[in-house]
Amino acid sequence: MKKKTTIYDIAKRLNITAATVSRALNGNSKISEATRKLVSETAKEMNYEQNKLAQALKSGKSYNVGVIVPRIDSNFFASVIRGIEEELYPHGYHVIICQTHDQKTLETENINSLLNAQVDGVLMSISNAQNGNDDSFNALIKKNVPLIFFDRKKDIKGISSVTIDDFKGAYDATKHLIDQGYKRIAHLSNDRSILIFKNRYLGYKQAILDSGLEFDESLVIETHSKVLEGRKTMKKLLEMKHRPDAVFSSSDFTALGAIQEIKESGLRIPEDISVVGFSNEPFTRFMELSITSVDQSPIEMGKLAAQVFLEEVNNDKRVKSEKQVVLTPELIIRKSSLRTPITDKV
Amino acid sequence: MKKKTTIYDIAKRLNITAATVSRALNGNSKISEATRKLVSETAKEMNYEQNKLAQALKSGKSYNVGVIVPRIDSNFFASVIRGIEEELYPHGYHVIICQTHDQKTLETENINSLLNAQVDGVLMSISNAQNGNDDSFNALIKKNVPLIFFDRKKDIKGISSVTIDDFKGAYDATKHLIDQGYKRIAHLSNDRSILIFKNRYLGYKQAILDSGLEFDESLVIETHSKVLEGRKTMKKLLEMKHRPDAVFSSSDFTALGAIQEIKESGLRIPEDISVVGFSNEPFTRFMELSITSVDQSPIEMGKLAAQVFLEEVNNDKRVKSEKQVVLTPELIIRKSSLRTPITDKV
DNA sequence: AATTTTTATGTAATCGATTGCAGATTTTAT
DNA sequence: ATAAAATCTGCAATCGATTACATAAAAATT
Repeated sequence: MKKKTTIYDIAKRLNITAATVSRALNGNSKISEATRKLVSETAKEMNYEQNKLAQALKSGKSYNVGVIVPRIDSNFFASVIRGIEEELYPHGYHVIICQTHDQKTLETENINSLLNAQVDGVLMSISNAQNGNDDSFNALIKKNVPLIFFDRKKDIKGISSVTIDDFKGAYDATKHLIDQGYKRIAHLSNDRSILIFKNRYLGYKQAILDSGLEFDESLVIETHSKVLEGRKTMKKLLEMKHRPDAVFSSSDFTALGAIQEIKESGLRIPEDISVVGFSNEPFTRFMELSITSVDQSPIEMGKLAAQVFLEEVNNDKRVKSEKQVVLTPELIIRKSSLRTPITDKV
Repeated sequence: MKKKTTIYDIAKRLNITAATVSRALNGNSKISEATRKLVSETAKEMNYEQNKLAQALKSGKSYNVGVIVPRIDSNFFASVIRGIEEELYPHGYHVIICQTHDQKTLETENINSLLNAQVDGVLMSISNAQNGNDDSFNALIKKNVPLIFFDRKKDIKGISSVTIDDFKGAYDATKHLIDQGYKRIAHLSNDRSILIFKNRYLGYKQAILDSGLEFDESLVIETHSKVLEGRKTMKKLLEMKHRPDAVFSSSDFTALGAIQEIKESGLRIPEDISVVGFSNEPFTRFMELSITSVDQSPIEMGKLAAQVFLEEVNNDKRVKSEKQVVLTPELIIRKSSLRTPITDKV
């Protein structure tokens, strides 16, 4: 491996000091235009490249940020990450992506690894199954490493977050079903200790109450965001004495499972039962029977989270303020819930 | 931010030198059992954590590796990355993920950024649209930064790779279609300057030639791995005077598009036309009409790529050997290509 | 012309951990 | 008891870049 040229090499060549080279290269202090030019030309000539590690050690900044998500193979998270990258790259930051696979232990491990890797901040969406133990978050907070939640947040004093208005998303989706004439609307929920799922549940409930329909708690089932879980849960619902005629799912994946189960049972969608999902995953659009879903503008969410991070990291750490950004979701109506057939825009 | 404790702090407390502390902590040289114990206890007590940046500077290793993929929101790449992570984490490495979105410029930028971030190696799947310009790869090679290709590789002397036998995957898939009695099998190809697509094409062609069927080049169309592209291309095929009765697609996404187009045209799958994809993306299994596809064991691929990296990075750089690992693909037969209906295992 | 101000550069410490060499201490051998 | 060997620990340089402070040189001021 050819040795890299350092500022000392440049200094020696020009018979000046490394300090001067450093200053010239950073354009900072008062360096004569002549030497500045000379240095930068020589630097280019010698193929100089700044050693980020040395700089990181000196400045205490690694220019790495950690991003922790439950998983990356969902379009939603992949898109949020993309948004984060787009916003952070121009500022010289790199993104280290970690997956929790919804396991608290992995989440904790990830945080420790990132801390260990000297990241300048952590942007994350918490995993399910929070056991009330906030030790790992506290580790971040204690070290004063900026922490920003996106989508799946935890209410911690002083911690900023970027989320969507899940209540409204759920409310709109449910309202849409009611407007279509459905009367017995079930809800495939998820771990409601996670705020987003709690809010989706509350939005759903409120829409039903507001419409004058009867709210039936037995139509709410908690499950996991997996296709097969959706099937299983739907099966239970179909076996009820008085089965639902519509389903609002807090996840597109469970919605998909529900649809499979419904079709298998011989019922028609949306004539007999209607289904609405959440997240607007690409497959909801591509299915032959396209699925109505709630869009969460993930790229935007990522960008905003990144912006909040940049603000915090560049803050003169006088006042530490907490920022809560809330995006507005958009209901995308497709075949799976539309009784009056219209030309479906794919 | 509370200042972190360093080995100097520990040294001061114990009235010894930082050197001793360092050695004691690293368990390495000859340090008396007594001090070793004392040091590690004090370290724990003082909440000592090694500063990775300093270590990185000293050792010249960052313990970061870059992973470059066209995109992360496909199950295939996400899974490869997961395999890489699983293999690398236990060795203290972190993974920096970059996406090229199949743009050569982004690919080059990513490589430079990673180089700049002092990564210890780069594992990558090249983007489409290679313009024959290998400058960015050469930059890596010149700096002696280990480079390992997975899946989409480029033949460069001395560079290791982990791929699957795309020829065989395509051959098996096509053979399966022939065995099912299809006679006019089209192929949705992709940029054939990329080896995997070239090999899939060749496997397809060979299977047809071996079977004695006529090989018709007009049934091969080059497109992009996107659902909508699949639709467009399928449309063209269906408009042919003598339309195909089966399609082997080099991508699950184009296969999906093709299926949509076929259904819209009123033809039945697999009775009238059959479709086979490539990659075994989860949706191929979840579709109501499940799609036959070729599994590439992505997690395994990721692990192997990581292992090759570890070997190279730990190599005493005497002999630089090139390693070509080739995995065997597996054809997963589902409804979209099975004329004799059987119970489909979902 | 002498003094002050400005400008440009050098000196040396610093970030935190590692390591070759040397010196000190203990153990073993003669 | 003395020399030789083995064991442990300290000294100081090193990785590469940054920066407060000092100083030299040039420009401006009186």
